[in-house]
Amino acid sequence: MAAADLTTHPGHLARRLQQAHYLLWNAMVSEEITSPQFAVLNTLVAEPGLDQRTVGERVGLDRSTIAEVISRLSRRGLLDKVRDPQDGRRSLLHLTDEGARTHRRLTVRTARMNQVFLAPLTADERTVFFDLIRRVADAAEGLRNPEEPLVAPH
Amino acid sequence: MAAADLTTHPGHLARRLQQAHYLLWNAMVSEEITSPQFAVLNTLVAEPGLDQRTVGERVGLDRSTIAEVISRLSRRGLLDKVRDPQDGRRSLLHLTDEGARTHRRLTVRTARMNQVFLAPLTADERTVFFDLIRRVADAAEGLRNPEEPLVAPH
DNA sequence: GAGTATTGTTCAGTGCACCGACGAAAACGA
DNA sequence: TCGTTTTCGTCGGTGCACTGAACAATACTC
Repeated sequence: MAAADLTTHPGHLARRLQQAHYLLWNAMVSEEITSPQFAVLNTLVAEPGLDQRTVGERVGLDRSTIAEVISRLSRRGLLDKVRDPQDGRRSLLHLTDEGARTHRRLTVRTARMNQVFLAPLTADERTVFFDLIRRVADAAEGLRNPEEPLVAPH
Repeated sequence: MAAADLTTHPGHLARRLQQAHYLLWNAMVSEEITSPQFAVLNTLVAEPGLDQRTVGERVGLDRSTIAEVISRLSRRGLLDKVRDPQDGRRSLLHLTDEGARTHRRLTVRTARMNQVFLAPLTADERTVFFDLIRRVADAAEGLRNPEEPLVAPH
């Protein structure tokens, strides 16, 4: 039986891409704050007071994962978590001063890292790169979260 | 402080892409065998008897991770692990019949899944997609594994 | 208003992915 | 040949990511 060529398997390429990014992040941005953690801080800068589930939706993490990420950020004093008095199910999230400061600091470094990461591509190619990845990811996410169920409910 | 636009952050896109793939894999290929596990099986079909470290290198996993993946595959009887009598440091790996059978079965499903995953792209776009991702990933891996050290040794 | 469904969070379990440190085996060098 | 260095595998620790189940609070419906 012939072995498959993994270099034409998008899943394998996606994993390698993500790992390469992980290494570069550690080297150039921060060893304390991870990329998903930064995504959470970034979301709360844009929309303070969001509940936990919505933050997870914004950054593309499921409920279990976002809970862990937030718990770590909260333990380190980068954000505050308060029960919504209007709806006792929700936890509302706000950055602390320290969290906002950290976000500011990392924003600069993140931009620098992205330059290095994308250095192999021309400006035009970067546009295409974003577009293609986004289209594939959006389509696959749509398969699992059908606005219109694939089979009409009976 | 303005929040960054994560849709132009390659790391964030890479993570989303990988997660989308993970979900599709579970739905269309297997809930037992993961994509990295398949990559290991695939490598051993092509090159039986490789040692553990080299397999990790082929599929892009570090020593700790490949050890865990192989331990799981071995526990499930999909591969055999034997100390190299020539070199007592190495573990040599071979697929079992069951492992080869599993690989054959999944190869078909994997191809089908890739079709669905890449459905949003035209044939030309798929070529570009592979090329761009590969170039970025290769370059970033090169940064950490410098053939020529970035700073000449003293 | 009481019973049922939905929603937000948490918990337990599995698996990937890294780092740094350790021990054993082999290769190298004086 | 005997020490030093390199290499392979393992172990412990941290963090991301999913599923499925449990629980509490709210919303819906009769």
